[in-house]
Amino acid sequence: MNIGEVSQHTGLPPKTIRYYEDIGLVKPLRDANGYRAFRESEMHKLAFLGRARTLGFSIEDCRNLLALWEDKNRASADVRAIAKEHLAQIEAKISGLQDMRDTLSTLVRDCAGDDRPDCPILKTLGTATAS
Amino acid sequence: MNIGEVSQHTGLPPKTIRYYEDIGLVKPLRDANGYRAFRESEMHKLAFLGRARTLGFSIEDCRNLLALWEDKNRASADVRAIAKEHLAQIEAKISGLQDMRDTLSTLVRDCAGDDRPDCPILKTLGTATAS
DNA sequence: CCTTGACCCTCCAGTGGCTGGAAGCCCCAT
DNA sequence: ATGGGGCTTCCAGCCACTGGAGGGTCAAGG
Repeated sequence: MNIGEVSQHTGLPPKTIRYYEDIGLVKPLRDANGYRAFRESEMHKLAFLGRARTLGFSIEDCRNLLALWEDKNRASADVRAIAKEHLAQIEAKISGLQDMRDTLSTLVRDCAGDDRPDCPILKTLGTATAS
Repeated sequence: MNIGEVSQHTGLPPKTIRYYEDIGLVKPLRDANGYRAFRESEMHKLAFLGRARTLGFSIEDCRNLLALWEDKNRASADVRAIAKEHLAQIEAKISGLQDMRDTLSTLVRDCAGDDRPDCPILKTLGTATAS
């Protein structure tokens, strides 16, 4: 399978697939002309990676998850630990963003948004400690 | 004022302040010895930038907000437009993260997390379309 | 046989917003 | 004069790609 076909099946851009080879996540064979020749198993790995990335796992997490996926003797606890840690980080990020959103939406609500210069948004940024 | 003092007042690391000078957000004077000499107004700008960054505005947004802040004839509508756009992006990011969180928390909940290899997390990543 | 166009290759540079570290000057106290 | 802190510059690295240049390969149509 050429890279284009793999790209279509996995939804990953060719550039990304090449990058994943670069960093050692997949190791496709090569045809005589130098083209990458992906086996089925490689494509499944890439699909796996695509889904893990969609869930926000870092590349390093993906690398570990992939290794566990391939290890038939893995302990599900190891997988769960990675996912749990990642979940905690996502939750932290969400709550940080929610704080931003709350502050911002208040400011946007209170700003007239007309052609006058008076603006609570700038006033807050200029003086208060925006939390 | 030297960079260290400004750093303490604004909470921005010296490195960040130098970087902000690099990209033209502030233009401190220089002492005879080459040290940056910040005026009050510069420090206020940096404090403004710190707060805007805390609210998640991009550097480019910050640049524009700063210009509006300094423009006494600005229209608050311009400020509001930037903030509103940014708010929308934050909300999009939150909802994306919430989707991740929902999927992940289900998976984590359903995973035994013991020493057996059976694991719904890997199963999902390996086969389904993780949404 | 030649051309066209779609595919593929590698390599380099840039993104955003810093951050770390090296190498070196400046200033003050002991 | 020595030590320690602060300041300077410059270069490299982070993450996960992405864009683009410059070029090889392949199949179809004329």
